[in-house]
Amino acid sequence: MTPRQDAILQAAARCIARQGVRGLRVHDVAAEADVSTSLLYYHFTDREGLLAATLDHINDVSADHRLARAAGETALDRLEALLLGEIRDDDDIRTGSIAWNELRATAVFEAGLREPLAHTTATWNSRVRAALDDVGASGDTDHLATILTALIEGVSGRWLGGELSTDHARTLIRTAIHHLITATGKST
Amino acid sequence: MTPRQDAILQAAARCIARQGVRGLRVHDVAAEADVSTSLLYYHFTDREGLLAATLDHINDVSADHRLARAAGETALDRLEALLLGEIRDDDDIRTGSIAWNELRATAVFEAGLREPLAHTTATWNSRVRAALDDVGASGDTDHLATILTALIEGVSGRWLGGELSTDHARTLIRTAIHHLITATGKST
DNA sequence: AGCTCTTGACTGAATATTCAGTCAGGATTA
DNA sequence: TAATCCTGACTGAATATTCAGTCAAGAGCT
Repeated sequence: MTPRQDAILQAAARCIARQGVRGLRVHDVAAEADVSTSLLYYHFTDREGLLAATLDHINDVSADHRLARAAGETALDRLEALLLGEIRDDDDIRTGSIAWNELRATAVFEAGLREPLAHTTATWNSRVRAALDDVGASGDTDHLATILTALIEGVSGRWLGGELSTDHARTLIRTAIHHLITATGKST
Repeated sequence: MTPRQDAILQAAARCIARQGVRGLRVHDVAAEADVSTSLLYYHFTDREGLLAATLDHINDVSADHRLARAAGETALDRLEALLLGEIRDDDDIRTGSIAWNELRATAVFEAGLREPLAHTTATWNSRVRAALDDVGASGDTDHLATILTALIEGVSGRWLGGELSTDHARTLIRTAIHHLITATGKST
């Protein structure tokens, strides 16, 4: 992986965050990375190859990012930080969120993307699950973790589309957390 | 709305379910509807017009669909039916779900889609909110409704990508419902 | 050191492909 | 027959892809 290759992948990720997977133009990526179009073909064979490499890259970055941040006084603080970290007024976070959102949406149509995506999701889930165990959540924390991460993605979709403000989105997540870590009577 | 126009919109919806909004090719739609490409231009002016009409159509169908199904003995049954109706082993449901998912993902990049999308979402939300009130949910049912509908979308993304089975997805939704309609101590 | 030989990284220009959109006119119906 | 509905053949612009060739750096030889 030469520095140029890396620059290209980062440029491609930025382009995806700006135009989406389907709106990705190899010329734009080349311009963004300040290299010739041909170089992309030299390194990644064709548009599809570039796309695959970029999506892998996005996947990796998302995974790193989620595993990194975990600071907080109490266990609950850490759980909240872990989940709310995805939804913030910060260009990098937003860009990453858009890219992840695209990845998820694209996977519906391209089976090839599913495996790495599922893997990253599983890692994220287990991280959340551990945090849930830490706060002493009752119930099946495996299920709860999946619910929370899926909720993040659902809320993100609306946040990114401008349907929810950052504050509102974060409040929803917090509310959900508080409800979910509480035991349920389940008296139907 | 001539029969042909209707056929075109349905064909377009099928194409979207297969390739996504951004993968929609007017030629494909024409072929799927078994009419000439030109006819699409005759009726819908251009690709964008076709898209707008199709998305309206999908939007309408989704709305109808959500509002229709509400049967159930108890209030809780009705709430569950309202939410679980989106995730079922049924080709039509799945197709509609994919289209809706695409709509949501595309709106991140195309501001024009946001308004009708937000409107349909709001209608759905208030419907869910009413159902929550019926079951006597405690807390801010407005927030809870938004959380639940966002959760459906998040879970749908994974269900459509094959990451969750239909059963698993439905179980998660049910679990979330039971937790959310229960009062929270929120003793932090 | 100085001299080839080789290879990987890279480019600009040319070519191939894809796709939305047009148009002249043929069918069908009121 | 006049309006509406519809089609096949076509075009131009945007894009992906190819290719012949440059350049810098390292390996091996004398």
